[in-house]
Amino acid sequence: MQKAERITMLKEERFQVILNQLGQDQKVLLSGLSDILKVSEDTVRRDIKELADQGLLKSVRGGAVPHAPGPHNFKDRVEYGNDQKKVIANKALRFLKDGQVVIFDGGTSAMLIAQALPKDIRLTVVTNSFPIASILEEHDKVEVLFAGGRLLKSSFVTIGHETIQYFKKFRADICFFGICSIHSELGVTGPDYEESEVKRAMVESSREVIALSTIEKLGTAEAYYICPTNQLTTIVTDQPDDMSDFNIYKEMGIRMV
Amino acid sequence: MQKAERITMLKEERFQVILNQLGQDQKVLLSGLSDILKVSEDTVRRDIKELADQGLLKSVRGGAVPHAPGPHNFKDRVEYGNDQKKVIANKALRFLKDGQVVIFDGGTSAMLIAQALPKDIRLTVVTNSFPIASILEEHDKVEVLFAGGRLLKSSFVTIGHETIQYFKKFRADICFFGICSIHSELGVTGPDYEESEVKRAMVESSREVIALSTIEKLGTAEAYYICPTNQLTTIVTDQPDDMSDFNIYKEMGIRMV
DNA sequence: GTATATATTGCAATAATTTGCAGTATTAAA
DNA sequence: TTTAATACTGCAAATTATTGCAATATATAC
Repeated sequence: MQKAERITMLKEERFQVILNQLGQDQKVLLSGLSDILKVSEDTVRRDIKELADQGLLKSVRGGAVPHAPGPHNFKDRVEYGNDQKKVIANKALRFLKDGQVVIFDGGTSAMLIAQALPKDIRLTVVTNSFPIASILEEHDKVEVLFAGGRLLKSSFVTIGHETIQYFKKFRADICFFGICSIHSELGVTGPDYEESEVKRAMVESSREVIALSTIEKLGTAEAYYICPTNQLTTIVTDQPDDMSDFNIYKEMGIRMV
Repeated sequence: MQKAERITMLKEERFQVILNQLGQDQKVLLSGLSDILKVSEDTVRRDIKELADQGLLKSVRGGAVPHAPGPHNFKDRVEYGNDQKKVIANKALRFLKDGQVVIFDGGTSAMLIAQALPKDIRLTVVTNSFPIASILEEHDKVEVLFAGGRLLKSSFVTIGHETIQYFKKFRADICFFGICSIHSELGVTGPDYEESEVKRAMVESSREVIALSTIEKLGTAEAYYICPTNQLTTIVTDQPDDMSDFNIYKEMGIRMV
């Protein structure tokens, strides 16, 4: 510690820088951050560990990678791609019918669907997302079944073994699935291990699986496997459904919207 | 305090300056504020602590950063100002130690305890209450395990078989127990069937059971049985502990506070 | 008005946290 | 296996936080 310098940077500022950097590059290196922040690599390592404990990123050897898709501050994420996602959410709505049992995952796309739900629809909703449960408070005819588990404070969803077990008990009509990577051969994949595990359980408990995706996520893959692509029954995107890329999926019996 | 100078700056003025500065720079330093406000760093620190208690900012080492509220609003629904209950909540706090596993029930009393928790306490909290989970968002060292089940929208707690099963898996150190009726012979009872079932599971999973009660609930009973009175280890009330009524319970080995 | 209680503030001593560094263990790659 | 990089551990120095206390200011009662 150099008394002479007195560069006063709060730990929280470093956190902010790290998360920003991470949102921008999808990865950060200890060496790079140490350089930018003018602190030792040890300190960066400790910072990353702390952020990882909060579930805001994932610590890996030599640096860190994002824990959740897209931007990493929840508040930002809600607004991110809002219009685009709203379009998708409204398209997805038409698949819902009165009396169905529906699983919502914890992503922001599913939140937008929940927000777009008519106030008087009658549903049973199974979810692991606090925000979604909160949104559904005003829907008198919607029964909410909430999956228990360890609370991930960054996104306010529950994860872990308990959560998975909870979903496995159901046989839902529809599962709405936040934006993941979809690849015709590699299947549906996600960037986070635990979340992907939960999503797999959701898929396996649903008769119909509707994946919400943006065009740039189609044909890409990430680290953690969720399910084979042909387990999806519908893919909802914001693009017109006459694109050539879609044929691969259509041939697998998946409806494109 | 300099008598010669007589610069009388009210505490509220300092608060205003601090908050302005914070809004402008997204951070404030103790050193900087001490300089601007012409008061010692200790005073600034105390000011920041007070503002943090009001939730207007977040106190961090060396200064403060803006308070970032999450995407949920359960916290706001907490009814403030029940002084009687606040007194009880503060009395109950002293039983908590770092590292313990604690069960909180869904009542408002337990909520007040959660609110009174020091921000840096290290705990594992098991609960079925959304508001409590929400309150604990800011407690970085508190791990929240949430019990799944059917969501009761009126009070935002989960209930039912699943919830009970979840609690049964734990062996907690302490269970905090909202205000129920306590009768020396009829036991602890509650007004709602399902909630009482859940509470019974909570009690059975805890080594120590601390019941919060007001004096008028002692010696009364309600429709649904929860547990025998002697299963309680402590009863916390807002009354001085020398009342004759207390002896009945003391003789059962229950500590009265 | 005075006197007493209450709250605020600064100061000093002590406790806790943060940070960098050095040494050691562990991991990944050649 | 060997080698280089990364991670972990303990420790010391610097910084910050907490606590008790005394001095002063403010409020309240008399």
